[in-house]
Amino acid sequence: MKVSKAKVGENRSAILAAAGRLFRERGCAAVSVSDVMTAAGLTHGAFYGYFRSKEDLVAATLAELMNAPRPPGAWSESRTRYLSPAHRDDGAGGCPVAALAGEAGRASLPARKALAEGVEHMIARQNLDAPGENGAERRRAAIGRVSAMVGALILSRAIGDGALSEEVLTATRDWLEEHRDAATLDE
Amino acid sequence: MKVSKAKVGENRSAILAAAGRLFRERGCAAVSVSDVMTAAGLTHGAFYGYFRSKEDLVAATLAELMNAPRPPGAWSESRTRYLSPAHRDDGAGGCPVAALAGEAGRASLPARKALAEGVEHMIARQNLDAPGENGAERRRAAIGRVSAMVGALILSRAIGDGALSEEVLTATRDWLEEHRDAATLDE
DNA sequence: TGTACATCAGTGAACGCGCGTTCACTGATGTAC
DNA sequence: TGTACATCAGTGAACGCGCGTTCACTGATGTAC
Repeated sequence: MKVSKAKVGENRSAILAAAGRLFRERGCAAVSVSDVMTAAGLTHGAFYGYFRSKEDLVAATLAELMNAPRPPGAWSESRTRYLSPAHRDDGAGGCPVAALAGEAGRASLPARKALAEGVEHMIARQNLDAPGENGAERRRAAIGRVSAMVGALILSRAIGDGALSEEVLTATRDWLEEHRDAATLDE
Repeated sequence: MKVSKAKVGENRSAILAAAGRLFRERGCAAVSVSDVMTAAGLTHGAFYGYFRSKEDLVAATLAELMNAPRPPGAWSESRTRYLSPAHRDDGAGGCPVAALAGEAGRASLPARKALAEGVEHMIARQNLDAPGENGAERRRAAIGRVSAMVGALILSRAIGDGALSEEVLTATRDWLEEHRDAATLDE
């Protein structure tokens, strides 16, 4: 049964939104085309009217996630939120870079390009209050921060919910803030 | 055809070694039981004489990898080696924590326990030359370092081989060494 | 030490299953008059 | 504005495939005498 053109647009958005959540929650490889289409309120057969293949959907979903607006409130508060148990436990709605970097190395070139774009966005954001006397130093600090934030989130998720999982988050957050203060005082 | 007890021991080691390389290179989910057994020089049917299930193999392989001796030479050189393009391009022989943390969150409890043990080993090692005036401060710095190292390696692998991939490695390395020097001078 | 036989590690065919993908069909949409 | 029909998004059965796992069988091992 044919549907209206407006509905087609809604369906495409629903597919991408469902894929965005499921891929982040379980990983792209562990989510089937049927899983995504069912979550979007359709049947699997309709999938190939929207995307050429599952690989194509992965790349499109990554691009969509990386261009999505990030929650406001930069700097220290954003890092505290990023390194919180709540973010650790919300894979489906959390940072797509941390959720998908682990398997992106085995993904298609467009998917990797999209993830690289997401990393650049994170670096640009951490650059806003990065310490350093010039642009190169601040960018270096921003990259170090992003590495530590993504690494801590991935490690805390991998470990589970023991004491070490929370310690990785809080220690990394405190360590990052210590460095910010020290650098700020130097100026 | 039955084989000698000595050969059984060798075969078990060969299976774990093959799984250790393949799992790190492609991820546990993307490697089949047949892949592992073929790489170990056996046929897939023999697998269930050694392990109860693939999940069991994953947990045993993680435990084996995390207890394997790490290359010597601690401190600064070890971080430079860790954050090198050579290590980035050697997933099969590289750090098992960075290679498997991404999918460990979806793995069995024993597999996660093994990975947590590997993280503790990394923290203990980074503690050897960590800055700080007391044990708590040094442990915090060690955790921050481990987060940054693991995060940078995962990100550089995810991005591929563009300029950003190398920059993430070198910037994170320089940033970590800057902090070590600053703290050392303070003492 | 030599022989007879029970043990059991390894083989390869087979299973049920879910995957990504295709396709004939359906029926609401939206256009032409 | 109302009717007739071509278009095409969605459905659900079906495909070939590789997965994890099982099992009857094979034949070298290692024990009992």
